[in-house]
Amino acid sequence: MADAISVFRAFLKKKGLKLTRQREIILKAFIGTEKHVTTDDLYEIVKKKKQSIGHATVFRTLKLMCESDLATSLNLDGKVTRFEHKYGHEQHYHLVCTKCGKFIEAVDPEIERLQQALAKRFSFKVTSHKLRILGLCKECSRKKRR
Amino acid sequence: MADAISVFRAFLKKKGLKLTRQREIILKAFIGTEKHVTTDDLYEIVKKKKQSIGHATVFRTLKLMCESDLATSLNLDGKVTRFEHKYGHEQHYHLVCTKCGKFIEAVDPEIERLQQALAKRFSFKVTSHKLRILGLCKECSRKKRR
DNA sequence: GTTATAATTGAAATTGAATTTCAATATCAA
DNA sequence: TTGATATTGAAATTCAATTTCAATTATAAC
Repeated sequence: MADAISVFRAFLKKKGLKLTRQREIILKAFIGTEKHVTTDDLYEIVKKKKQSIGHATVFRTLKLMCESDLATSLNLDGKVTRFEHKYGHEQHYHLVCTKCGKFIEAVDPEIERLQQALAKRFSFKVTSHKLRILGLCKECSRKKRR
Repeated sequence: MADAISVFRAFLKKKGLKLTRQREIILKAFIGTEKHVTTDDLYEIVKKKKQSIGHATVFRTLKLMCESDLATSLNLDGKVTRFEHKYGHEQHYHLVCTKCGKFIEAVDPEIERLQQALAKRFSFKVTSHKLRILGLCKECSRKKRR
């Protein structure tokens, strides 16, 4: 947590920005939840800490957190953008059930390695990736389909 | 092409829908381009064939094409949705340059295999996946960054 | 401290792609 | 032919994402 804050502070400083009271509250709220929040979700959480914070600030701070690699955005349902922790977390994939919407997070060093190798073939310098595997989760694939 | 049309026709029939003149024009226009089109792109193409076709019909037909696995949607820039062929095409990945926007399509049977294996561990039944690798293309990684 | 400069904020407005509505047509089955 | 249903295109709507703007606050220079 303290770590994430100093990363953010360093990032802001480099950009000539300040770690304001609002930004700190928003960052802490984000770090404090393991959920994959939407801007609105985070806004609601933050609101409890400090009534006066607005949507715009949450939105903008989330954007800064992505730029600083503390957070990353993802889109599980094709509608709203969600955010998840990136700092201190391995790159992972989402296995998303197209029926019930549940998702599983998974990691595989071998897949990572192959992705790097693939990119190398194209002299492509990887910074990140987004892998979403779509299908049916255990429960939903058991159930008879209608 | 003829193939894709019969796939679409069969799909529509199963759903109690018809292969109308408009839908056929739209499908053919889509099949006829190798570009990753937006609904607007396709609308413009289709317009040349038949003036009177509207955005809504293109949008709805594209949706049907996705349902029938002739097409699949993708989002390269985080803004507009684009559509690419799926029927008769291997699952592939997109290496997207975050600087110039160019993208490369790539395939890797080994990555495919590992994804399947990964899913199996969770008893997850894969129907498709979307893998986007973000980074810098050959040209952009050469250039000095500002 | 005072003043100039720049960053920050929250409310509200705007944007723009995606989607739906609706009335008019067209199509099919009996 | 007639009734039921699907289809269409224009326009309207939705809604998340983003920007605007005037007010406020922090920072730096003096």
